[in-house]
Amino acid sequence: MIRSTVKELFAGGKLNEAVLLKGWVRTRRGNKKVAFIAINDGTTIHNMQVVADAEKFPEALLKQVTTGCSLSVKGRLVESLGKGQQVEIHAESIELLGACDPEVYPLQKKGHSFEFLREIAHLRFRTNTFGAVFRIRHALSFAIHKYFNDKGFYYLHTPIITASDAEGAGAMFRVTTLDLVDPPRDDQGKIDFGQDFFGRSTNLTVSGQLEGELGALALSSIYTFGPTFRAENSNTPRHVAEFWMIEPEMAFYDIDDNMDLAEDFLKYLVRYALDHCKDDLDFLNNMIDKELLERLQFILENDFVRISYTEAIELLEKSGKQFEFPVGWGADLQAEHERYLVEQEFKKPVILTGYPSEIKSFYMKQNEDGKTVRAMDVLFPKIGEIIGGSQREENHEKLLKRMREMEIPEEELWWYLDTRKFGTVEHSGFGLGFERLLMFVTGMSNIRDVIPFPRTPKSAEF
RNA sequence: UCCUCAGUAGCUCAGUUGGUUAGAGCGGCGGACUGUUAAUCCGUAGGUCGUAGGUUCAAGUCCUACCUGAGGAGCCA
Repeated sequence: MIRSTVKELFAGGKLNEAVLLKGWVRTRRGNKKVAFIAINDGTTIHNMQVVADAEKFPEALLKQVTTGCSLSVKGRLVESLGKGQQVEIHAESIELLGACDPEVYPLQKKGHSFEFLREIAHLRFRTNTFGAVFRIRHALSFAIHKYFNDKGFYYLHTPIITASDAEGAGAMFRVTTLDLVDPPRDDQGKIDFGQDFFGRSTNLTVSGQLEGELGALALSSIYTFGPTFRAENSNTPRHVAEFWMIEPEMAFYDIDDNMDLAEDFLKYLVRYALDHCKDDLDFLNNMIDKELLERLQFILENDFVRISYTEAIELLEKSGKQFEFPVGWGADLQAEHERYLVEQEFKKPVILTGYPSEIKSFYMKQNEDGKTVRAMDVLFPKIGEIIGGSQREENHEKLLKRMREMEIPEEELWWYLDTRKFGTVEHSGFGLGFERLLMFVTGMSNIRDVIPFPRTPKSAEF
């Protein structure tokens, strides 16, 4: 007999047929006469109830049917006699695939704190919440590829190990095969990376953007979607040391095209989740965040507000609100400022553009005013900055000048500069933090709970 | 990295101005119950009070350092 999944059985079509189901026991209830076994196989948030007539099965077998054990059940799928589920399986045979000692199995029927579940990250997939979160994570990964593929973008694999440490996106993790106890040293006593595996100093990537630009300046539109690493000692619910980032990069796009794409992309992903993950989102809306579905719907129905950094500063100054950090042109916006704009002033997602060049990266296109660059940050309610991007500086002279001003080693980025020498064109791109998107879509409030095995300072157990 | 808070049973927590034998709910185990839905009811076991020092006649409780976790800030995605 072919195994059916819980999802298939709830989809209908097998009513009153003999079926085979395999999965893990969530709960067992009952009495001397009858046992009710809730089985979950991860294919859906819902459990299948198996009803076992106690007289038909050895007591020793039913005794081993405890929370967490794995079972193979043959039986008939019938309309449920009880309330709470439409169908159930009346068991004809039950095979214990793997026992689960209830005295030491850490998951119980009752809810656990997310902090505790992080300590047993290898088992937390078996809970309703994490099952839902990781099914949604899968669905959105797939949707990202679908979106870009349908739009004619090419998926470009940018390197995980990079030689340049000039990407300017934060502290990096070193990659080396040198003996850390006794590394080779040069005349000055400094570590000689010439003897390292790649013959030079290398790190884990903090962004695929620079390589992404190389691809876009030949293939028109590309995107990367892969792991990214930041060795920042950040201890917040919005940061992890290893996270997944989506970085589209488009030739012949200016900053307005870039904003249009970012807004369309985010709305597409939210809609995809609503269309394909209804059961899981309903569960999360019920258990985690009562306003989740409302907020997702709201994103779809409203245009993002687009204002310049200068206008934002004026609004903040006029607001009459007392901020902990002073507002003034030239200073970066603090979290409280961004929160005010998104949650009080507009109550919508906001795209901020035209930041002062001093507070932004070297590769961003300089505006004619000589003071600002064509950067854009997309700010979302609850989670803050979800996207950072810009139109890139395509003028070789201006880019070189800016690199020298900001002391970016131009010899290391000769290949990047080459693109501005050989048929340069206007182009743009942005980075979307996948986990931050997931936080928004699932309503989970800690980034450690939307990635299977979070990497944070002092924590890499699994 | 800075600030704040927390760490007591497998989990979630209570524990008074320092004072005898550290409590509860859930989970586990044993039992009862003819269809349960986080079942219910009765019973029961379970603790190096984060670690190391210190103060005191006496420390879960006060002090110091460290470790771990959470929230806020910074960095950013």
